[in-house]
Amino acid sequence: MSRYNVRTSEPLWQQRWREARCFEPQEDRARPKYYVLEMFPYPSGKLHVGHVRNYTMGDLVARYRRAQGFNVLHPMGWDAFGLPAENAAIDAKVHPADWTSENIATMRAQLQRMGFGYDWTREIAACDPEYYRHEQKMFLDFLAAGLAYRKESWVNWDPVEHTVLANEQVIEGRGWRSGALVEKRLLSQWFLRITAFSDELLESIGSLDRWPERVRVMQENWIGRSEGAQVTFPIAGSTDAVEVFTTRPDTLYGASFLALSPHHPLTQQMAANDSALREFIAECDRLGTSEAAIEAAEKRGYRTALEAVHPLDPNRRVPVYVANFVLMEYGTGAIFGCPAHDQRDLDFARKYDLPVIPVVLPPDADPATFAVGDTAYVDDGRIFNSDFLDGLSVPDAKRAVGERLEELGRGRRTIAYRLRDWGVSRQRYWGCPIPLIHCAKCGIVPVPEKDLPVELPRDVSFDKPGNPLDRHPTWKNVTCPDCNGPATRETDTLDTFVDSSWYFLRFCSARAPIAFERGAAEYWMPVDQYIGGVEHAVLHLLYSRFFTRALKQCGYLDLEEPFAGLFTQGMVLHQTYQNVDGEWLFPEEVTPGSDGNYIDRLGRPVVTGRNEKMSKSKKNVVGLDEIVDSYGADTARLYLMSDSPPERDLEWTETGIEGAWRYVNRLWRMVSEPTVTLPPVGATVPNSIPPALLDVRRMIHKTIAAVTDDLEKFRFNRAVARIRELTNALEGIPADAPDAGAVLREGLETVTRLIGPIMPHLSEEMWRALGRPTLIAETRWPKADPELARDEQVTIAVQVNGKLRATLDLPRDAAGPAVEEAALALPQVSRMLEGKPPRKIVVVPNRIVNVVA
RNA sequence: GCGGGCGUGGCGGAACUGGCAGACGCACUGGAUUUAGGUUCCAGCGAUGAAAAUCGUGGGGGUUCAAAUCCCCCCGCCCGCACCA
Repeated sequence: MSRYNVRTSEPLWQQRWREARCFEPQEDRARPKYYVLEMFPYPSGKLHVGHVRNYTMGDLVARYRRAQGFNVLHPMGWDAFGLPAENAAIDAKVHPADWTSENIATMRAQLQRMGFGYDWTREIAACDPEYYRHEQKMFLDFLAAGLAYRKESWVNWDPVEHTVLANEQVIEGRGWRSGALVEKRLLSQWFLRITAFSDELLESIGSLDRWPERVRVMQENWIGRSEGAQVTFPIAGSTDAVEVFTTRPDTLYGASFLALSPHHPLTQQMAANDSALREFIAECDRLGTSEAAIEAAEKRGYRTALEAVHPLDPNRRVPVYVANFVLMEYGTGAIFGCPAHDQRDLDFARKYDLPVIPVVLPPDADPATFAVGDTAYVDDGRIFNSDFLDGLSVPDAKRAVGERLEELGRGRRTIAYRLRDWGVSRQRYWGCPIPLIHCAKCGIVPVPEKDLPVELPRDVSFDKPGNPLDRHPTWKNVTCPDCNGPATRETDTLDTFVDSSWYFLRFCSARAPIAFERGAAEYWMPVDQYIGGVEHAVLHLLYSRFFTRALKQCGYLDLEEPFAGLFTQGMVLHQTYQNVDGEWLFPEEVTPGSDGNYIDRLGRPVVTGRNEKMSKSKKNVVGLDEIVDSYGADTARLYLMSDSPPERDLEWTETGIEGAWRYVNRLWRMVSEPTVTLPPVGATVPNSIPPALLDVRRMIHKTIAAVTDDLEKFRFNRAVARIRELTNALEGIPADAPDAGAVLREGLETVTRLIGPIMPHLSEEMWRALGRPTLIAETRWPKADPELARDEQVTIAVQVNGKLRATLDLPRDAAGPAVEEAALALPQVSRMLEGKPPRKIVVVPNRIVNVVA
C-alpha cells in the first residue's frame, strides 16, 4: 500500500512555486486585485499551531482568490520590535537585534515549510531602519500637523515592564502583557491625537459591514460617545469656576453637590495647604482601579470649604466635595450630583446627608407626594420643581437647559468621548526612536529629514534596569540642529503598536525609498480580507484606523478605512494533563490506559484537565516541527480547517490529526492506484451513462457549487465535509459500469482542484499523477455546470400532521396534484387517515408534502 | 449593571428563506484481512423498544399544516466594557 511521501513531495512543490514566481504579483490595473493579510507575528521564537491556523486561513483565501483570477497580494512580515527581545537580552545576554533576527530566520523557515504562498520579495521587519525611518518621518509630519504632541499627564505605569502603557493596553487595571497592576504616574509623554477623529472613527464603524459585530461593538464602546452638556459652576467668593460634564442637564435643578476628582487641578490646588485633603487623595490613590477594588470601595467624599453657585439660580449654593469615584480621565473630572435621579449620587447624598430633590416626575405620580427613597428614579417623566423647565419632557428640557446655559455663558450642549489620546512614549530600548532633540535653548527640535533614520545604537548594555538609551554616552548627547548648542536626544521609543499601524501600506511597495508609493497603495488598498485574533479589537485595529486617517490628513494617500473585511479566528486549545503530584505533563508523556483513562510513563494515573489555550507553563503544547515531520504540512492544514468553524476555538487532538492523515493517504491512493482504469487526460464523459454514474456526476457539480459558496462565506469546515462526501461517492463508483473511468477522472480532477487552497502540495501531486503537466497554483477554479448539477429525481418527505411517515421519489418539479395523489396512495398515509378525507394538503415543491388529517 | 454571542448524540460539529434533525469527522462496537500491533475493507452507532412505534435540538409557553430555526418568559455558559457622570 503506497503512502504519500510528504518529505519529498512538499519541498518539491514549494520549489516549483518559487521557480514559477506564483506568488509575486505586480500591479496590473487591468485585473481585479485582492489583498489578503494575516496579522503579522511577533518573532517570539517559534511558530505555534495557533499561528498556523491563522495563516492557513489566509493562504486558503489567497489561493482561492488567485484561482478565481484575482491579482492577489499576500505578504508576510515581522512585528519585530518589543519587550521580549529586551528581556532575552537581560536573561540570556544576547543582543535584542540578534535574538530577533534568529527568531525571524527560524519562523520564516517554518512558514515556508507550511507551503504558505507569500510574496517573500515584500518581506518587512519593523526593526529594520529601512522600515522605521518612514515611521519617524510620519511622526514628524504628525507633529507638524498637530496630531502628535507632548504633555504632562497621569499615565499608566507598568512596574514590571518599566514603561508607560496606553489606555487600550491596560486590561482590568493590569498591563496587557505583563499582567502587573498598573500604577498612575505623572509624566511628560508623547501622544497621538486620536481624539481628533473620535466622531469619524465612531461613525465609520457603520460602513465596516464585513467586520464581526462584536468587534464593531467593542470599538463603539471604547470610543464611548455620550451626548450631554458642559456646565460651568462658579465658585462662590472667587473667580474660579468648575466645569462639569453631564448627560442629564435636564436634572440641573436637582443638583445638591459638586464632586471633583482627586486629580482635578482645583483639588490639587486646595491640597497644597490642606493636609487632611492630601491624606484623602493619598487614600484614593492607594485603592486600586481593579474591578474588585471598585466593588469593595465605598463611595467616599471629602467636604472642601468651597461652595459652588448654581448656574441657573445665583441664589442657590451647593457644597463642593472631592470624591473617590470621580475619574479625571472622563468628562471634565468633575460632576454635579443629582441624588434623586442617579443611584450613585443618591448613595452619596444619603451618606453625607445632602438634600434629595426630585425633578423628574414619573407618569401618574403626584407631584405633591412623590419622593425618592433608596432607589433613584432614572426613567422618563415630566420635569417639575425646575422653574422654567416645569412640564417639559426630558429631551425637551435637555434642549431648553442647553439654550439657557448658552445665553448665560454658563455652558453648552456637548459630546463627551471616553476615548483618550494615544500615549506612544515607551521608556524602552527595542523600539523605533522618536526623532526629536531636546535643546535647552530651542526647546524640542525635530531631527532634520536628511538625518533620518535615527538609528538605534547597537552598543548598549542591559546590566542595569531602565532604558539603556538614557545612559548611552554618545548616542544621547548631540548638537542642536538649530543652534548647534549642546542638546540631548529623546530617549523614549514609540509604542510597537505604531509599527503595526501602517505595515499593511508598506507591503504595497515594500522596497520603495518612501514609506509607500501612493499609486501602489491606491491600487492594493484597502485590505480585502484581514485575518487575526480578536484580542486586537480595540488595540491594533483601532490604532490602524486612526493612523490611516492621520496619514490621509498629512497627504500620504486618500483612504479612511484600511481593512474592508475582517475575520477574527478562534484559538487552538489542547487538553491539559497533570500527574499524581500535580505536575503538568506534555501530551507525549501520557498514553491512554486500558480503561480509557490516561497513564504517565511510570504507569501512574493522569488527571485530565480542561481544554485550554496552549501555553508553555501548562505544557499543553504540540510542536509544529514534529507534526510536519510526521504528517506533513497539508495534513496539519487540513486538520486545522476541518474540525471547527474558523471563528470558534479548535481543540487539537492527536486522533484528529491522525484522521486527517488517513484522509491524505486515501486521496493519494485514489489517484496513484485507481480502482478503475482512467481514460487519458481530456477524455469526455458521454451523455448516456448509467444512473449510478449520473448520480455521481451530479454530486461532482453540486460539490463544486457548494464548496465555492462555503469558501466565500468562511465555512471551511463545511467545505472540507463536502469534499469528503464527494470522495466517499467516488469510492462507490461501480468499477464494471461503462465509462466509470471517465466519471472517476472527472471526480478526481474536481477533488484535486477543490483541495488546492487547503492542501496545495497534495493537490499538485495528485494533479501530476492524473497526468496533468500544469500547476494547480496556476489553474482556474472549477465551475459547476448547473445542467449537470440539477436533480432529475427528487426525494420528497411525506408528512402526516407534520410528522414524517414516508418518502417519495418523484420527478423534479412534479405538479402539486400529482404529488398529492402519490402521497395519498401510500399505505403509511392512508393508515393514518383512517378512511377519512384529509382536511388539507400542503405541498412544497421538490421538498415536502404534508397531509393534515 | 450594560453590551455582544452561544446552548443540537459520548466528542467536534452539519441542517438553505421555517420544510426528512444528527451531513462530515473523531471515539466506540462487531466482522474481514494481518503472526501481532498499526494500516486497509465491510457493517453498526440519539434515547426507549422484540417490533410497531414513541420521545428527542438547555427549560416552559406561543405562532404555524410544519419550529433547532420565528415570538415571549426562564435557566446556564462564554466574551467584552464598567465608579462613564
